[in-house]
Amino acid sequence: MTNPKIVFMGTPDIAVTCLSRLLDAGFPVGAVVTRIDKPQGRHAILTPPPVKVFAEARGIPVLQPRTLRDDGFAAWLEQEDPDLILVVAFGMILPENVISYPKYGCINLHASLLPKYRGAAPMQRAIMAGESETGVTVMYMDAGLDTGDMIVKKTTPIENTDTLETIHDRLADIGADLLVDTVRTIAEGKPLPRTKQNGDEAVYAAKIEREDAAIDFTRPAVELDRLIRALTPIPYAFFTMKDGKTVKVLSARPVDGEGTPGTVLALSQEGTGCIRVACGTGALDLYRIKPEGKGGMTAAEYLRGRKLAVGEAL
RNA sequence: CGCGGAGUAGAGCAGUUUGGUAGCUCGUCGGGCUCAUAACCCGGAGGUCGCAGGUUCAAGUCCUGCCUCCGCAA
Repeated sequence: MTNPKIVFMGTPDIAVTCLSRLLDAGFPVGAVVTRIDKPQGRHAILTPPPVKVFAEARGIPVLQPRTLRDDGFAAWLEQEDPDLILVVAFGMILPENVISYPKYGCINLHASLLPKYRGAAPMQRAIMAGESETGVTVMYMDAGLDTGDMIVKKTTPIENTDTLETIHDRLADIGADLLVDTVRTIAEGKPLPRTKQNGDEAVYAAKIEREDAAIDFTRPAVELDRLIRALTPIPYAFFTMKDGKTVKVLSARPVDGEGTPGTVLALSQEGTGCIRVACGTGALDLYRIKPEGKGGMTAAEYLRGRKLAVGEAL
């Protein structure tokens, strides 16, 4: 068994999980490529991507190219001379010369069951759509966006209590294992399966924009519940009160109920408390919310400071 | 220096405009009512009003600086 020379490309936490497990499995990574530090947060503080922080802590060289389409990167690639490039949530398009460079190709881990949910927000879109299951796909990269031939997939159910957070963590976990298995197969000199994607079944998972996160109470409660879970804990779904302030919904559940959408049907201050809001179909019980400018709080806490009345419109 | 909101009892808030005895709801403690209670009634404890200076007879409130939390934008 010969370990291939690996270059790892990735950016957020899920890439850290994969990189970490790869190292734990005994596969050395010669270099890590990630995106440049970008201004983050309220004061636009330059923040390094999680993968960079992790890789540096492990003593792995990190490259943060501004572009992959110049002679500089091509020269770096030849110098590094990888046999295999692993890509996990990298965030940059790989040009043709990079994809075709490594002997074992460029292998990508994608957080959906391809060909469904190609693109930037596969987990969020799968939860929002009410899918009963999702999963991860390990695939060979080609010139298209998540269109390459598939090597292996693994599914996991989406329960009606799952959020982006739980799905993300689960997919990171099984995805990392799947990726390590794939590398191990290569190291053992065994062939990998290769299945073409059926383009007719493709679904594109567009990036989440702010308006995607807005709660429209005229929609059915079950859809809003999915929306809320798909965007928890980042960036959270929100609605706008009459006074123009926004309120993020941290925890809610769809229930039966009928009334003018957006009005309060019932209030409770027992336990965590509850604000029941009428939707287009059914109602939504809000348990934890985060008013603009405030920290997260339970419905009971909110009601202590801000009196709401049954029948009141938000 | 990107724009903006906020810090007051264990929790959530009002009070700041116009400086003058620290308030509300919940919780908590004690008592009462009740077959009973998370309900109701009475009473109590709990606060250096984010920190530091300044103005003033007097600062939660006005002025200056700082810290922390949050929303938007990137």
